Amino acid sequence: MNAGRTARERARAELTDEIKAVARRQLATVGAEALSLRAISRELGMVSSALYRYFASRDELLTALIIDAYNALGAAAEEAATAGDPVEEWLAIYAAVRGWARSYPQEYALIYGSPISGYQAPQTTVEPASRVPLVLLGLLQRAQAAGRLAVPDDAPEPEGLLAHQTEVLRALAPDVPPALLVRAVIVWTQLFGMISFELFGQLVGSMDPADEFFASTARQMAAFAGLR
Amino acid sequence: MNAGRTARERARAELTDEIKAVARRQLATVGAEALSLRAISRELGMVSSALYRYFASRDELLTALIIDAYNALGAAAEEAATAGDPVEEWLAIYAAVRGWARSYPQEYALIYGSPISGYQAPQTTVEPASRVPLVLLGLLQRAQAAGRLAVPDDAPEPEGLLAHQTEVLRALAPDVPPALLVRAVIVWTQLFGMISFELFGQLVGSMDPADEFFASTARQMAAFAGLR
DNA sequence: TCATTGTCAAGAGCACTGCTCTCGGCTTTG
DNA sequence: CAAAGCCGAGAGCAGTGCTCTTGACAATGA
Repeated sequence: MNAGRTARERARAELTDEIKAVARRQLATVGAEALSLRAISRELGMVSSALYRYFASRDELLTALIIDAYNALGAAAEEAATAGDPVEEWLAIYAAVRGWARSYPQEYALIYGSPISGYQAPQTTVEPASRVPLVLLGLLQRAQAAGRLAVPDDAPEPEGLLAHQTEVLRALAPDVPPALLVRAVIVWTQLFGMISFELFGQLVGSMDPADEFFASTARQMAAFAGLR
Repeated sequence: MNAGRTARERARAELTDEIKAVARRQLATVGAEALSLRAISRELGMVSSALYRYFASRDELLTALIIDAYNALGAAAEEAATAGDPVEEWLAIYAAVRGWARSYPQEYALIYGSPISGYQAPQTTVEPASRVPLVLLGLLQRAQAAGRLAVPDDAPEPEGLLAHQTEVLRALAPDVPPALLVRAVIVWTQLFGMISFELFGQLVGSMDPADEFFASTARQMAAFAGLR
């Protein structure tokens, strides 16, 4: 993909990547809302206005960083989804997502923290954002095919609007029972709620070193989602 | 409590409240990281430097707003914890927390969103922050006393560090079995993960009008936590 | 080969931010 | 009634995102 014809185009692509790299490094130290175009340009040895040749605004830079973060997390989750046993795979995905979040807390906050005020995430972010939930759904689908999925006794059948909403997910994992599709969304929200609480300091005082709590939760949520 | 003796002290208390009120109003429109002391002072008709007589820094103002938000949410949850039936009470608490979050999304983001960069939450915030989890624990404790709590078959006994960490919670709800104390933390993280996803736009495209999903989840989580 | 076209970094400048300091006026206190 | 402490106003510093203009350079077509 580096077949940019002219030297100018290649230089432009390289500098664009370099800007994002510096921005990511600054992000890791000062956080998202303190990310400064002038500081980036200073570190690059250029003048601030020159950055606007590559990113039309601070928001556009943030969008690029957000998409990169979603893709990095999605790739980490997809890589983990290779173990043979469904439950082992489930635990590996959980560990991969948490591991990435702990390695890049500021990028995690960028995509799963409070929305940046005045910033509207463009449509281009939804596809990268859906990679992690798709990994979970795909695992459930494969577990069903392998006879390793069962609806727990107390999982209610979705009704009304909820039944209609599961139809969208049904297109992605057609063999998974609707009751488990709803539970997939529940465990999805639990996973990221737990990680956010750990990273944002809400667990301090109770489950502070969260390793064992996380491992136990991952196992219980696997059972909750029907894996066996 | 309005027995501030001198006129100056009363004026000071009033102005402090007024500053916080204006700050909250601005928070609701522009978001936390765009909250500007100068804009607040402009709306109050005073000069920006005068604000520093009341709040030593922007961070100190934010801390005051954070504590107020935790207390408002905690009070809403506590008010809802009055129904006779444990499951009904559980659903009422869930609805109250979600209702408050949807009514004050920016204040919710302030306390459960990404931490503000360079801002360290002082120790004074942890007591207000613990009010909601205490409400959940208290309900479980009372349900146990009423014979409405049972450990589900697949709830594992906590071991190792996790068992030690539950001891802290055990002091707050001594009759609740340790396995359910761990589950209480799980449902706590799920509750706020779900609300954050709804408010921060992560559910758009799947469970977008989240009312029915939320209601179903609340019921399933009540069962998961051992309520019956 | 040469002139045109488009891209680029630089710099000045605007309106804004948090924060500090000094200055007088006012209120409370002894 | 004077001393002490609190208060708002204003100027100023260093920083921010962003816009506009200028001159240099590279890529293109005649």
